Amino acid sequence: MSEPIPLDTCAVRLVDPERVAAVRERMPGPEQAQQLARVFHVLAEPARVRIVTALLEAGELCVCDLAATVGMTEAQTSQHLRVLRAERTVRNRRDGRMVYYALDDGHVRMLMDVALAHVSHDDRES
Amino acid sequence: MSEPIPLDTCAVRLVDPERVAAVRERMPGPEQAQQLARVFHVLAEPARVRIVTALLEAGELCVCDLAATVGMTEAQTSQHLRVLRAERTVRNRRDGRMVYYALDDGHVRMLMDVALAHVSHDDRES
DNA sequence: CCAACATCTTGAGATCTGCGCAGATGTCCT
DNA sequence: AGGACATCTGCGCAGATCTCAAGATGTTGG
Repeated sequence: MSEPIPLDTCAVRLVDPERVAAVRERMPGPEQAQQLARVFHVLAEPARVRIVTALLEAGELCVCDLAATVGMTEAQTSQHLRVLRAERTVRNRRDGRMVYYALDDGHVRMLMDVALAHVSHDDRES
Repeated sequence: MSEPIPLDTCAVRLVDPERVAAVRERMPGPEQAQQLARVFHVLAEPARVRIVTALLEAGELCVCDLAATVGMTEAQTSQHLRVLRAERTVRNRRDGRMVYYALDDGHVRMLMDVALAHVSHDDRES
């Protein structure tokens, strides 16, 4: 404890201390990094990816249809939707006793597209 | 295996079975969802986000400079670099006893930009 | 060859998260 | 109001993984 990470003091040997300081200035701070990590963390689960991709196709679905689409129990789906809602990824609309979910953020589609392009590269060195 | 998720049998009531079937057809399958989740999982840690953003700024850094930049121990940095390398996110170049790391994929910058735009929105209705 | 250095790996401990089940909440139909 | 239905939440367990510390690996210089 005490001083886990001194910001200015560098006890270890550095090859290029100037560049380290410069990059440190320009890169996002710890708080912003944590926000970014949280965004990705929401999509870091296959179950939630399937929910999101299903909503990308369907536009809007109730929980029971969504559960059937992704092949999970409704309770499980609901729990993942809670996580997605916490990050403003989906929004919910109540109609009677049903609750319809849809994507709330246009960025999600871009994230999925970029990630899909990444995995579609598929340059596995055989 | 056995049969965790029956694809055709739907024991629960569905509101719109046709749409469920249609969305099921067009959405990515379980394997692709897992690949997508793995991509996001790599970036779902603040430590790795900081490593990646540091490399976005610096272009290339050795492990000790990288550790100093993100404020972690070298062992910890090395371990996260291993995860990043497993997903083809970074590449390493050995020069003597130093190992220099750089981003290997152009998609990462797009992912970071989109995620940054998402968190910068910050339209929390207070 | 041996010592010093940069990096990598391994193991134990702690934390987090998803899954499955049961019960709670809220809404509609009669 | 009472019952049925759709959805949500709480708890316990299993699995993954982050952190920390120490040793192992590989490379350079004398």
